[in-house]
Formats: sequence, C-alpha cells, structure tokens
Amino acid sequence: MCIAGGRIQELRGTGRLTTGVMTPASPTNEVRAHEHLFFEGDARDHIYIVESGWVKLYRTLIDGQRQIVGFANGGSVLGVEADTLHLNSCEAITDVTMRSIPASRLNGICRSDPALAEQVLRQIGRQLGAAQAQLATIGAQSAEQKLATFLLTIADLCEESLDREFDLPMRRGDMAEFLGLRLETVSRKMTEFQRRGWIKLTSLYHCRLLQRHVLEHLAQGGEADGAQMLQTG
Amino acid sequence: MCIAGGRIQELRGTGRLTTGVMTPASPTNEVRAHEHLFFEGDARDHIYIVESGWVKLYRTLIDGQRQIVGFANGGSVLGVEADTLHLNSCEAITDVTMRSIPASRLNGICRSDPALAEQVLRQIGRQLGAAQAQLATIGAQSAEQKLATFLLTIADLCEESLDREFDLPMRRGDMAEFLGLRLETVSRKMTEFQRRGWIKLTSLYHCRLLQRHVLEHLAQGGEADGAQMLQTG
DNA sequence: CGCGCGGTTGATCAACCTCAACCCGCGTGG
DNA sequence: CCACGCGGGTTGAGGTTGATCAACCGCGCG
Repeated sequence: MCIAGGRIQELRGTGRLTTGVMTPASPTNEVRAHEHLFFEGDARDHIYIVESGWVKLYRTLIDGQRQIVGFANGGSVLGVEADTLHLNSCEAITDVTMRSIPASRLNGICRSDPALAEQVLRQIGRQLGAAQAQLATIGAQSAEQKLATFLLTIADLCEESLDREFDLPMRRGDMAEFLGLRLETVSRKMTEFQRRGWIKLTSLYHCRLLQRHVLEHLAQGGEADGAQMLQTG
Repeated sequence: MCIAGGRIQELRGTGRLTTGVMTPASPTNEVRAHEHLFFEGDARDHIYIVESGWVKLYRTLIDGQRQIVGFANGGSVLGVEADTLHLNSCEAITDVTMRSIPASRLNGICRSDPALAEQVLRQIGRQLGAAQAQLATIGAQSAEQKLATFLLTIADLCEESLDREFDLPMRRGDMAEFLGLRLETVSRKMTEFQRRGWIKLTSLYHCRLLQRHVLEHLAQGGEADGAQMLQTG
C-alpha cells in the first residue's frame, strides 16, 4: 500500500490520541500562530500532544540553513525524540491547542498509565515511519517528484472534506525547507504544475488537484513526459 | 550539544538494550552478511533487537532508486515503525545476531513487561531523533558536508577503540544511498578528502582521521576553503 | 505614500549527475 | 600458468538540475 514513494504519515489524522486517554488533569495550552512551543537546546521538561492546529518542527545549522523535519497536527506527540534537551525547534504555523505532560511523568509511565504509553508508542512509531518516508523523498527524488509527493500528502490529509481541494497551511518557504529545495524552485514548479493543468491554485494557500494520476505517477518515481498521461491533457 | 549538524545517533552504542531486560525465553537468531531479515511489504509478525553486527534499513522506489533510511547495530529495535506490514527492507551488512519479539506480545507490553516497553520507547525516540538529524543532513547540506558528517558519525561510534581510526562497515554505494548521492560523487569526495590531507584510507574499508577539526567545521555547515584551517595543513 | 513581506520570474552558474572508460584484486577454468 | 570475467572502485568529459542573485509584482499597513 504505502510503498516507498512514501507519504508523510504524520500528517494524517488517523490514529490520533483521543483526549479520553489523557488523565483528566492534563492541562490544555493554547499557542498562537508563529509562536514557538520550544527551541532546540531548551530543557525538555514536558512533552506535548497536539489537539488542533499545525506546528512545524525544524533544525537550524550554524550557517543559518534550516531543515523542517516534520509538520504535525492533531494527535502528534512532540518532544519524544529528546532526552534532556529538545533536538528540534517547534513553531505553531496556525493557532494551536495542545496538552502537555511533565517529563517527570514519563518515568514509569508504562506502569502508571499503560493506555497512554501504548498510544505514545504507536504514535512515535508512526512518526518514525513518516520521517523515513521523508528521507526517501528528500534523498532520492527530483524537485518535481518531491513537490508531487508533498501535494498528494496534503491532499490525502484533507480528503475528509471536498475531494481534490485543500488548504496549504504553510508558506512557500516552509515547503522548500521541508523538501530540501529553495523557495524559488518550489514557486517555479508550482506554476509549472499549474501551467500543465495538473493543479489549480485558487489562492496562494488553496489548491485543487486536476490531474491526480499524473502527480501520483510522479510521486512514485515516474517521468513527467510519458505519452500515456497526455491522453487526458 | 548535538545541534543541527546532527550525527546519526542510532549508530551509537549508547543506551543499548541489555539482554537482562529481555525475558529469558527470547530466542536469538543469527543472520549472515547480505541476507535479509525482512522485506518492505512483508507481514510484520516480529520486531527485532540487534545484539551484534550491522544492518541497513532501506526503501525502494518503483524506478529502482533506493534510499537507506538508517544503519543499525547493537541495541537498535527494528520494525517498530510498521503497523501490520514492514515499511522498510532490512539487510545484514555484517554477520548479525538478534532477538525477536512476536508482534502479538506488543499488545499490552506495557503491562506485561514495562521495563522492556520503556527501553523500546527510549530507543524509538533515539531513532526518531537520528532520522531527523539525517533529514537535516540530506536536505540542507552539500555533498562535501554530508560526507564529513557521515565520517564523523562513524568515527565517534568507534572512538571506544583506537582514536581517529575506524572501519567503514559498508560499501561506497551504501554510503551514497544513505546520503542521497551517487556513488561516483562519494568516491570523488573521499579521494579529495584524502588528497587534502583530511583523512587517510589505509584500505577501502578502513579510515583514519588526520584533520578532525576540518571535518567538524564542514559538518556544521562551514566552508572548505577558510584560511583558518590551513594553519595546520 | 512608502515600505516590508511574500511570492514570481528571469539570467546565469556550478554542483552534482550521467555515461563511459578504466583499474585492480580475485576466483575460475582452460 | 595465464586468460577471462566479475564486482567494486576510481577517474574523466559533458550535460542538467536546481541554486544563486537580482528585479519585479501585489498587497496590507503604518
């Protein structure tokens, strides 16, 4: 099913942690768009579970280059990769609500709250798989293929709503930093996709898939100029 | 400490699961170099814990491109990213011994074996951090920087033994597929590193670091031609 | 109005890929 | 013993992709 053309599974809403699992006392925090939940190097005194909204996780190299290592929405667990210090920075890209769990409660969590522990375990496994899929995308695909993969992922995410139409919750620069490209390249490819009739951008942040099969072919490693896809052009 | 120039922490031997944690009944399997433990798409009826030796985890795109998503040695847990089917193929690159845990025992593992469960939790967190570090390397660094990062990672791994001297347990092609490069590029950069006096290859699979600080500078995003590093040349 | 931010577009360039030849060590078999 | 092929690696020439640098657009806002 999900072969190596891999989608970013952490973007999916499936398997999310239900609030019912949480102990009633877990506090709910709210964070506004563009605020940071934590920075790389901060002490990790909590882990967080996103309830609604979107955040981006990223790392910064000393030369200023950034790499977004994941986007996360409802159900995702943040901060589990860290031991004592956060390894990523985390910034809300929309308004966000989340629950926080003190790091101290992680010790012995299996005994104290086995249901939560197993949910967390499953969720980390999912995130690991997503990170690996993203490795395959960044490491082995062309700019065109990366963008096709990315758009399909976001589209799948929103297929609960109107088919083939969805919001892109991040800017061009975020997409570029996620895919290991420059924002100019993302911009060029987006317009190219549109010019070829594969997608339609109704606004900068809203997209409609016109030729989903072409994108799927690309995302799985196919060429853009195959004759078999011109039949519908 | 480990800022974004990120090393592949899963390569480190630290934090490995001790056999004492395992229930005595866990069977030990042996696998010879170049044999597969499992393939992408196989049913995941076990997870595995590596005891000794090295394996590579990889995904294959339909056009034949491969991406190695991680190398694993003693202490690593394999198969946790999967739900019902393995998402990666896993091949031994040296002779390997490992223990297997039936997938059925994962349900309720927190109750039945909380010590093991928490070790697995920590280990997956580590692997997730490693995958994210690798994302930053692949997505945001040049070929030169990627190779410097990679060599330092392997070197750190072996710093238990003779300082600055270590084995590369994989071939050029594996390094390339891990770093998102072509093997010709890896080969070229390796000889270039050697020509510049940064490393010395005593054999194809044995390396000695002569100018560790130069590699560190590169790995953190620095330039190769800075004057400040020629003082020791 | 002027400015800044985010995005688009164009021209140029270099890093890396591609394809091909070649080297070397090794095992095999005539 | 040598010829041969093979796997893994290195090296070279040339092409392409995507980065770089710069100009420009549209919009919102002080």
